[in-house]
Amino acid sequence: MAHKPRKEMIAETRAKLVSAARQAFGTAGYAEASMDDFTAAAGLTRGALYHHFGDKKGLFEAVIAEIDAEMNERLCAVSAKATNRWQGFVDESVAYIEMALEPEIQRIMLRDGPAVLGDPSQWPNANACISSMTRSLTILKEEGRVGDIDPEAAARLVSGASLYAAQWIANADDPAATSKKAVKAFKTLLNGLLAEKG
Amino acid sequence: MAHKPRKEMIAETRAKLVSAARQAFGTAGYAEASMDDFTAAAGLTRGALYHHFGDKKGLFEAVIAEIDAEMNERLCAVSAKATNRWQGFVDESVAYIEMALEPEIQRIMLRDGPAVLGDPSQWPNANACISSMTRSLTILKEEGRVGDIDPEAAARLVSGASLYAAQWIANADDPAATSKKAVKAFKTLLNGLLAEKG
DNA sequence: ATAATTGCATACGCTGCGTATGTCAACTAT
DNA sequence: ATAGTTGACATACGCAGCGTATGCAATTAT
Repeated sequence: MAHKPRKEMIAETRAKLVSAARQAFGTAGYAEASMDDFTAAAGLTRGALYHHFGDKKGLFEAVIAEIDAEMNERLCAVSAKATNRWQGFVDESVAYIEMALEPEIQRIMLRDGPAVLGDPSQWPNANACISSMTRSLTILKEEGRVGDIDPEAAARLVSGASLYAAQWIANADDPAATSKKAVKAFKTLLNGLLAEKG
Repeated sequence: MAHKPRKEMIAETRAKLVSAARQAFGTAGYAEASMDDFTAAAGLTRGALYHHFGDKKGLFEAVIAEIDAEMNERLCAVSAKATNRWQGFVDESVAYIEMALEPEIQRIMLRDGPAVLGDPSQWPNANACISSMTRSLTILKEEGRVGDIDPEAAARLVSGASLYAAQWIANADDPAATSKKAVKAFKTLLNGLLAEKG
């Protein structure tokens, strides 16, 4: 009776591994995170890891997919709250900068992720953020709110600027002041996308 | 007679190590580059590496400093050619995107660099590019050509957007077409910095 | 009940890094 | 000139971490 169904046990094991790995990757970093260590912290061994995820990179991908989904959800919530679509886009972009200040996101998504898995735009399970940004821009373009630019290109430029800015802010002597400067410059830059000066 | 002066031999050894490492880091990547392998390729051993650079990261920093210097030189040449300062800034930024398409720069400066050494804005010997961009923007601001934004913040946003765009372009199915879209969107974005719509 | 499958652990070998040590050539001083 | 010193690099060793091969026990299928 005390037996849980099999599927549940397996899902639990996977979740434990992802969680422990996320913790380790987020703090120590991918290269420095020892598989022996964090599997043990989850009460398991590397055997379980190789069984479920193939290798260290496989588990890393799972962690990334999880975080990406969370980020996307948060960003959607932000843009949904805005009064108009352009404002929603701006808010979303700024929120993106702010999320990039979180150490876990910075380390896993922005630093180790690209180094280990390559170009983020090629990640299979993690592009929800970019896609939703692109969608927003597509509509804004149709509405004539923004000029004649490729929405995906703009979305990528914006997210690139954001994450770079975030790194800079996070490591600055005075993050709060730096953040102000960055956000202001960022909004100014975004105005370039508008069809008419706002 | 056949003896070269000591200093020269040492400089040669260092140069050989940097060159071999640059080659290995640029193709295999930092983590996959075996110190035994690429020191051997230079006709040396790891002993020489540890003697001169302390560790693998130390050598990596030297490689980065070298590449950064080259990039800066190229960027200066571009902006020097322009007819006016704003145009020079735009050209420089676009040139930055184009440079980021080179596999070596992409791999070493944009991917492995940040992952291994952390935030690029904190690198000791490698910020020549950003500094010169910041200088250009400072002057443009004084001239009233661009609006009231923090020059360094803008420079970082721009370079972030550039390198992210470059990665995207380099991995696209049709790099040429993607590049066109990206550069157009990029120039549009830059217009946001202008005090008046150009 | 027995066979087959599967989830995970254990055991082994290999690679690659860092350090400690050794060695020989080149500069220095008398 | 020669003895001593420094410094440039090689060699040797130990250790951690990854991947694979193997083992085992519990579930599922027949």
